[in-house]
Amino acid sequence: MTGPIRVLLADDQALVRGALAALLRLEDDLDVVAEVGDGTDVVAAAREHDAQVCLLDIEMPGMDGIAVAGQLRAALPEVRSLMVTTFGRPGYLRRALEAGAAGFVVKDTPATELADAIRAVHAGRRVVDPALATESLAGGPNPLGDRERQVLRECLDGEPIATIAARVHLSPGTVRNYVSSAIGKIGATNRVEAARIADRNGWL
Amino acid sequence: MTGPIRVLLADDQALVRGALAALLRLEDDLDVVAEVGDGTDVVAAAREHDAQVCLLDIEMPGMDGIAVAGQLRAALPEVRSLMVTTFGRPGYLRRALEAGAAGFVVKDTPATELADAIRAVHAGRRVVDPALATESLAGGPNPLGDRERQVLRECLDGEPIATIAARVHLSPGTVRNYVSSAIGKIGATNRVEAARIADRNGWL
DNA sequence: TTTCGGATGTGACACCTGTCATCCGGACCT
DNA sequence: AGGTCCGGATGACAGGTGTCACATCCGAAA
Repeated sequence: MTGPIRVLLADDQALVRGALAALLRLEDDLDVVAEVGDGTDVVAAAREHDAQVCLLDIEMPGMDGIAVAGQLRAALPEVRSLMVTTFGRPGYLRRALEAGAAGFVVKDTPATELADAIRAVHAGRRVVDPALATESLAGGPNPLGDRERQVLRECLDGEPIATIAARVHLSPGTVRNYVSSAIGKIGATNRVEAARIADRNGWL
Repeated sequence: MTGPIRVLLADDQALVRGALAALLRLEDDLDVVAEVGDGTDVVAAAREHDAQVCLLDIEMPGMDGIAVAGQLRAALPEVRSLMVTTFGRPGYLRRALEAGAAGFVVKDTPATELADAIRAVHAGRRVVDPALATESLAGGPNPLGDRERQVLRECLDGEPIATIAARVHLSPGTVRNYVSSAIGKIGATNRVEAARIADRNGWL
């Protein structure tokens, strides 16, 4: 039974979702069996349509693609996840692989290579943007602790510390301590600057 | 001479660019005559390939889609610009229309409607996401002055005021004045919060 | 049990930021 | 010249923020 590869497509933007579907339907050996726009629907849809490869956009509202990959590995281990993302953030790659993704492609790659990546992943190989892989190794692991991550995430939109403290259920002073520690580790001068750097590196 | 509509595609992400091309090639009455990944190349490519409709992504490095639309209107007035963007920011719509765009589509819209939008734009009609249009009217015009915009842009990544002042060639005190004024107009508590709100509304 | 270490909180201090009133120096008009 | 306007700068002040040392508490290791 070597029929076409059964592909599931997950992207929150309907336009690119449909466009990717059109692109993949040009390939004779690929079969787009499902398209979903919300990460929470992926596992159910993959089971229902018996997907073999899931194309997962990382940036999705609700459940992001990395979390989906983790769910997929737990629920349907034979399904292979291929991450597709706009941002080539080193931390993304690391977390995606830890979550069990079989491949990682940024949206800058030529359209012709996507089908090849799907075939490779389906064949059991790993597909990783080489430039991104080296950058991920060079960048080193995430230097932030759990609490520092949690606090920094809230710093992204620049709200005052009091607000953050309330949302995280911590004392304002404690929040400042975590922030200060994170700023030191990252080498920033601000909590906002620190938050943006951490975000760019996929540490949040 | 009513041949197929000659379409130019501009998007910095090669994957979605190719996918959109695949999607549009499914339509018999559309002809994708050029694909470019950089805003600066659009005008030349449009002239060379005699494009009739240009699909312009707004978020592009270098020259953004809105600036390209302005250039197109000046250089090739008969070419119609259809903006395609990830973010449905009210200010984007306003600026795009002011720059002479004939249509405005967000990437959330169903893929099937894109071809219709292209046909409508080519036929001389305007295409605008209705929900976005009302929001744009309700949000009112950009309340920021030129200088405030310029300073707020630099605030986005949270650098200290001294750095911003150096980059803008202004005194730190003056920068603080502009920032303060912008914060007041927007109703934020921070320059970073103000910058984020302004960015979300497309005021930058 | 005792000890240790991590997580959390507090207080003090210096510095950065946001607000405001004010001032200076051109441009422009009469 | 005089007058007005405006972009830019300055200085003072209050409050927020970053840094640091230290105090608690509690669970895990010894």
